[in-house]
Amino acid sequence: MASTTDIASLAALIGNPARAAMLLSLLGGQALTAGELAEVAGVTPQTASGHLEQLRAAGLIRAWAEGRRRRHALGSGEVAQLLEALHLAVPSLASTPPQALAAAPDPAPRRRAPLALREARSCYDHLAGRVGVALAEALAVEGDVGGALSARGEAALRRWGLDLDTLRAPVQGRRPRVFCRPCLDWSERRPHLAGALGAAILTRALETGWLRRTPGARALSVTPAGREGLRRVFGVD
Amino acid sequence: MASTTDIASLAALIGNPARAAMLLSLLGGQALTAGELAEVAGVTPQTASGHLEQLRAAGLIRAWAEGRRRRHALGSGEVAQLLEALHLAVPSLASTPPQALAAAPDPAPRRRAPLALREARSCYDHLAGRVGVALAEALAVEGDVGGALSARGEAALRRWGLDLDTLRAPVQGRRPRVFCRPCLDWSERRPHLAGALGAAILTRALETGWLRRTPGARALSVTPAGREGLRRVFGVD
DNA sequence: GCGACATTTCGGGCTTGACCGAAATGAGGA
DNA sequence: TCCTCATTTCGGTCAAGCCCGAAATGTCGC
Repeated sequence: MASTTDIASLAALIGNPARAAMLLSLLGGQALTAGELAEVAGVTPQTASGHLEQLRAAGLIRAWAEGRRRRHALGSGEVAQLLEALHLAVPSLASTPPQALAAAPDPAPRRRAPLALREARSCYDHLAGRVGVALAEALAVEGDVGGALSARGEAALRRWGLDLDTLRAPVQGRRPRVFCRPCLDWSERRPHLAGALGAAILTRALETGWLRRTPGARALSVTPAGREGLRRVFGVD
Repeated sequence: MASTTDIASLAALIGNPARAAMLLSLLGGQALTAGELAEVAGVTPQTASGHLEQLRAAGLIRAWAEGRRRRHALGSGEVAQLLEALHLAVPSLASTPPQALAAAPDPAPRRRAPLALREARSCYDHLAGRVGVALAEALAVEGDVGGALSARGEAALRRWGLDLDTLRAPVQGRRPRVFCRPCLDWSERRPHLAGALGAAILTRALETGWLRRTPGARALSVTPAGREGLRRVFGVD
């Protein structure tokens, strides 16, 4: 059982502006180097190094060597959920992009999210943006995103090649993962799909070439094949 | 306008052990006085007063006068979700690699939760503990707690008097609330039901006298009528 | 109004930890 | 091998904020 001190010290880690900026910048799902993280946090590399070690020790991030630099990513889906929850608990922040916060430590004017980010982007390990929301709504039983998949949605996913039974089955020895979880989208104000299913959808969409990562950005671009496929298989436009 | 610092300062608030203890003690859904909160936090009333004012200003708690004392409760469901998310992100509770477990420096004296709390308790606004978990599993489609309600579960809830259609319909002008959301139970390690449905179930169980609040504690006691009703209506023992 | 109790305000001591400059370590590339 | 670049370690400074004692404010019961 987690004691209150565990929880307090975890929160205290996120409570430092530099560390918070680093974590938020990792929420897009990409792995960044220590130098990049130092920059988004607005601190020197020495300082950043200290912060990263603390975050790593607490399990908030994972890190691995890559040549002479070191890449860092969020530690787990729980951490991503935690950051989302934190974001939703700030009254004034409900509709601001979490990652944009990291890049805008100044009192930024109320800007709309860039078009590309609103269209499609990755949210930790799943698909967000207009496309993510539309897909979620197409798959769910009327008005119940994150609840039951509709029969038609389930059939479409199977036709597309997802092995839903395997996804649903808990993996022996690992903590069971929520199959289908709603994640509130800050650009659309409507939920999209996270959880094991959400992650599998994003993976498959990248595999099949429906979506492509934009180098150096969180936005995903929908390929012509993707646009066509989304309409044909899922009725999403 | 909002910036990273909003998120960081929110986390920093929870990052103080005294404030964290206060917030967690409110997670049971009951409203406590400043004095009681000072005690659970292990600080003097002066100190507690300062903390409570900070928490209130940030929206983490609500407070109101009640005679010559002041009661405090969690500010919103988002705050409760945030605390749950924090709890789940603590490494000692999250999935830990086996080798790390072997190398664990301090095999913490794994204390079990008190019996009453394990049996039934409120978790912010919904039902947790053994009863909460059993009920969730009885209502859900096999192995999919937080996903679809089974036809039988849905029928049982309606028979019991819950108006599921109204619960599902978003209230005009208010942020839509997730209908049915899994909340991982720390005593059972299995999910129970939160969200609008979870809250409605707890409310109705208190109304019908199936459950009773234990004054001064988070535990709920199951009445004889409740035990009988749970078995008859939901097949839960 | 008076005394008891709950809470808040004020002021000062003290610890914690964020930060940077300087220097060390380690991996690539020529 | 030597040089460069990314990152880490060390040491010392400084500000933030936690905490309590004392005293003030406010409410209740009589």
